[in-house]
Amino acid sequence: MSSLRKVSDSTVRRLSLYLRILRQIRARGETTISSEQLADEGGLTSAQVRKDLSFFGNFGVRGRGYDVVALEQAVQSILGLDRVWPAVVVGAGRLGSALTAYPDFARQGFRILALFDTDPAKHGRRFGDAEVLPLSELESFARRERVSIGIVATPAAAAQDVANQLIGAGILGILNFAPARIEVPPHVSLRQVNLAVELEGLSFAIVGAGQRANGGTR
Amino acid sequence: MSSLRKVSDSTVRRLSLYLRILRQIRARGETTISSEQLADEGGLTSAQVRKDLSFFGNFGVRGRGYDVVALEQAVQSILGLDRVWPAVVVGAGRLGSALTAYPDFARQGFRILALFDTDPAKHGRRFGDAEVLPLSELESFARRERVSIGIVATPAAAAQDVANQLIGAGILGILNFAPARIEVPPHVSLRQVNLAVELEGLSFAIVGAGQRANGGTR
DNA sequence: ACTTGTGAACTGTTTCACAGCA
DNA sequence: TGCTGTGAAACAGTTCACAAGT
Repeated sequence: MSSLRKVSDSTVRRLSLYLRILRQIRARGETTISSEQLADEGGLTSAQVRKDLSFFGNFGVRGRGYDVVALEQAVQSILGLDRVWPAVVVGAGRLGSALTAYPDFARQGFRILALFDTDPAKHGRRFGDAEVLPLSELESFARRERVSIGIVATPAAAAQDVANQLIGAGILGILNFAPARIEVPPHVSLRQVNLAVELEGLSFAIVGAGQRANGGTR
Repeated sequence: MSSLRKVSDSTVRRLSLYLRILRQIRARGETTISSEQLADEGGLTSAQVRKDLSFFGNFGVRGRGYDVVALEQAVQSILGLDRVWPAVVVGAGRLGSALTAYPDFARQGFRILALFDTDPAKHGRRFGDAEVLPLSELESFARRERVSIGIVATPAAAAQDVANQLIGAGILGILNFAPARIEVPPHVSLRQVNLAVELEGLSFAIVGAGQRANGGTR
């Protein structure tokens, strides 16, 4: 079964991609798919697909390919999406409320139970099923509701403090959108997302592409 | 000067990180920083920092370190952040409007001129300086205003079509938040951001951490 | 005949360790 | 002496190519 050989971050990201593709394929009514087709849909190579999947088991049949439904199930389970993840969003600004309503989250079993914010003007507002509560209630709420995942969408200055409260409440993982590095103990999983980094990467690529087009050095 | 040796994506992402750290350091009034300090602040190694910077020039002084202001300037320029980037957001849903108002974007010179949406109920709404316009005006607006960057925050099904319109209008780069792969010609830079992938990566990490804690197979 | 699963080769990235310079 | 810049070594990730299974 699922061995714990270290799996690279890139492999995990591609698993998410495979899952999305498999769902589309299934919606089209296809029952079988080859690594070649899966690769084409995702803009990868077939060897990459086979290698990624082989970390977790032998899902294919030689000469035939992969069963779409079975592989979808398997990937879903590998990613831990075969369960409900109780989550909270901290920071009920534009980003926090957008994330709360992000349809793909609910679809994957991430259930956002509440938002938290310091601003009293926001308390009581609802986004979907979730209500905005005072930040002071974060820790007791998270503990009581056995929240597994905290999504941090606060200003940078508040991020570490919020993370500490989440950790104190026994959270298992944090998805941090605040543009600040936060420290967590080893038993807590952390993922940083920085939207500015993405845009800056794009700007770098554009500048580089311009230089290439004009005949830059090399 | 800036040679065009291929620089890895990870290096570019770290440059964004260095820039953020340098600004903090400058705000604290420090004038000089070593690769060691920079590494500590960013959770990296000093060799990594030096290697990254050495792709672009010799910014440091042996025995002394880097001048904070000069290095900040240099990194800013490498990333193409020493100019204004006219941008548009397509899709005026929660995510699109959150991105429009995202303070770090404006701070880096990304100027969002307008949003576009098919929904007539949204036309005329304003987010900051930007107004929501009909999607049908996207191409002419982008061409007329010489828009460089398009931020796509539409449903997956609309993403490629929107991208084509942006490309037709002479855009240079696309930041795609729609959970769909889009194709662009080689002269257009593309960056995909998929928020579900990030959460799924977190869920994978939590499941893996749990197995480790219970003594799963090595 | 077809397509997986996987060692081996290759390519890219990070870390090491030290020469060179202020 | 202190710290950068950088080849060389180590490590990680990807691609190749083919044996094995249906």
